[in-house]
Amino acid sequence: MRTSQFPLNTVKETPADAEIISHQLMIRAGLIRKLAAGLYNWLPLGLRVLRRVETIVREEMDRAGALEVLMPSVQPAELWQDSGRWEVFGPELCRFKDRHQRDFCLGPTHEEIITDLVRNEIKSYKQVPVNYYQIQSKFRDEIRPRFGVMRAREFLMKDAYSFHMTSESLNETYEVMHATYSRIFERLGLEFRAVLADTGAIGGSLSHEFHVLADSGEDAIAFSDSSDYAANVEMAQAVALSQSPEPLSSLETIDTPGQHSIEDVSQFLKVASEKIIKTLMVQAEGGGVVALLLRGDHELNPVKATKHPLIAYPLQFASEEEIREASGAGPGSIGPVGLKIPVIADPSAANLINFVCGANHDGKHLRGVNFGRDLPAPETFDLRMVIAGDQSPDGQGHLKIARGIEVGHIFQLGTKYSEAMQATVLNEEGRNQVLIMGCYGIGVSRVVAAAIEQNHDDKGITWPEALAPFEVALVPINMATSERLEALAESVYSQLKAAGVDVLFDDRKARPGVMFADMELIGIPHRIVLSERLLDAGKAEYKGRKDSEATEIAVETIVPMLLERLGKIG
RNA sequence: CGGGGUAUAGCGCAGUCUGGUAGCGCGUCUGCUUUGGGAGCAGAAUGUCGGGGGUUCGAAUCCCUCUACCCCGACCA
Repeated sequence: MRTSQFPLNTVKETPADAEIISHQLMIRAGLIRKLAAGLYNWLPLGLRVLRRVETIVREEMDRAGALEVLMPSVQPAELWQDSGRWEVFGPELCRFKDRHQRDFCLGPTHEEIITDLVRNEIKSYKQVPVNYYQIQSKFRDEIRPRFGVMRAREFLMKDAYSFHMTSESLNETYEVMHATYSRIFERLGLEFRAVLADTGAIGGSLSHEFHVLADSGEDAIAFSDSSDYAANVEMAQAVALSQSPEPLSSLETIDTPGQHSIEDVSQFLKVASEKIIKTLMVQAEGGGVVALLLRGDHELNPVKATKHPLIAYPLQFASEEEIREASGAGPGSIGPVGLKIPVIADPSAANLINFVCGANHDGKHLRGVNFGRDLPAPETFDLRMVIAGDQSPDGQGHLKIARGIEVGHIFQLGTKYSEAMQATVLNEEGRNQVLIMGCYGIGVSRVVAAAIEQNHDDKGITWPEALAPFEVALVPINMATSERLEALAESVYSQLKAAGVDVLFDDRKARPGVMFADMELIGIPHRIVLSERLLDAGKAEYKGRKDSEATEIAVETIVPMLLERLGKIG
């Protein structure tokens, strides 16, 4: 491709509304343009990258035995009513009526459609397991789209749905998808982690998320420094910390006027926050409040907490009045001693000896408190966020916390949709049996943004080779004034093309600085510079996008050198 | 949906307080010069000042109203 025929649409200035680096660079490099909030046009350069992701995803899905289908974006309400999600799904589901006043929606996901397709097409156990996938636009009317295509309203997703007679068969396909996703992100050249995940609103039993590691990621993930344990922090199991034994001291009440936060109390009493118990009151399931105990240096994990049957979902903190009613004191002075409401303790808090807590009396705390002596031993339940340095739940090593961008998610769905929509087949006994489902998503357009978050420098994008819109930038300097330079550039260009190399030939009459800046901004991995000066010595110049220095190479070696670097020899 | 903010040329912004009829930088176009890191000189094009209504001799500027967009909170690939 020649730049004279492939306008680059690069911009120098950073757009005012782009917050994160990938969004800024996608606009500046001319990959996308905004149409409206959360809606983007993909320019030719951006589409080349998007297609590369798609191609790898498609190749690996095909290799894994999945079958590609294509389902519509516009979906009839009846199917959503069938599954029950027409009522359950919030305003994120974009609904509308057609000219006959029939209800439709724009598909945010395709469980209903695929389940309908399968219940009509698959009649016998002999036809399963099957795994159907598509690469298709989804629409979710996000409350607040942001970060460019990272959280767009319309986005490209690869979604797959598998159907099984047995949970063993589902497990098998789930493992294959897990491995396939790992291959996909490896081939894309991204640093990623597969983590245990919460199944959330989609439902089901087992679930993993695939995260591209990047500091700007919206999710926090915990992983062991010496095993392959990894989980979303929402899910990561906290190992109970024990306290080294010490003789029990006596219980005393101390005046702590105006000391409310853990930090205040810790400084005021000169006691480490690890030896203070933090008491939180939250709404109980079915009314009333429950007290939750955490060590002072630990934080409540709402996702874990609401799994306890006594705790209302979604988590809601008690009001100040409710706290006073239950304890007789304000929020900064409450503690578990003498409470008449249910008390649930995080195991690390339950292990404390001689701890400090609020006295249920404004302006007073208790010191030297011990479970079993001063109050009954509480029920324990994993309530806290893991923190860096915690022991890994598998017993191997310690946890590290990193930020990640969720680019893939796989679920074992079970029979949630197949049951509701009666997707059954005849089994070997000739009886109807409800199919068991799995589903597997990759945010194809989000992968592009995530890749940039992980691969950029101060000059622009530094694509992994698998994603780059072009493999090689061919940059002749002042070609218009030199016939022999033009002849060389044309010859190198046609040789590379003939060898199947995706080369962008910068044949603009631009100054060198402009060409360099553009090629670096759009992130082409390999650059060849040709100039009169170099040509006098029979040389050209090579620079990898991530190299700090350029190297001179003999003109005759340009093509073979590139073919070798690109792995296209032989 | 709640809270905060913005809307002026393709992009980034000033001008609004104090009303007098539109400006800067970048980009774009033309010509000449220049050519190894986003060039120089000369010239040119481009605006329903987000929409509607009002006040006024006169509105980007003041008032009312609508809309769009951005940022902060709960979801998700």
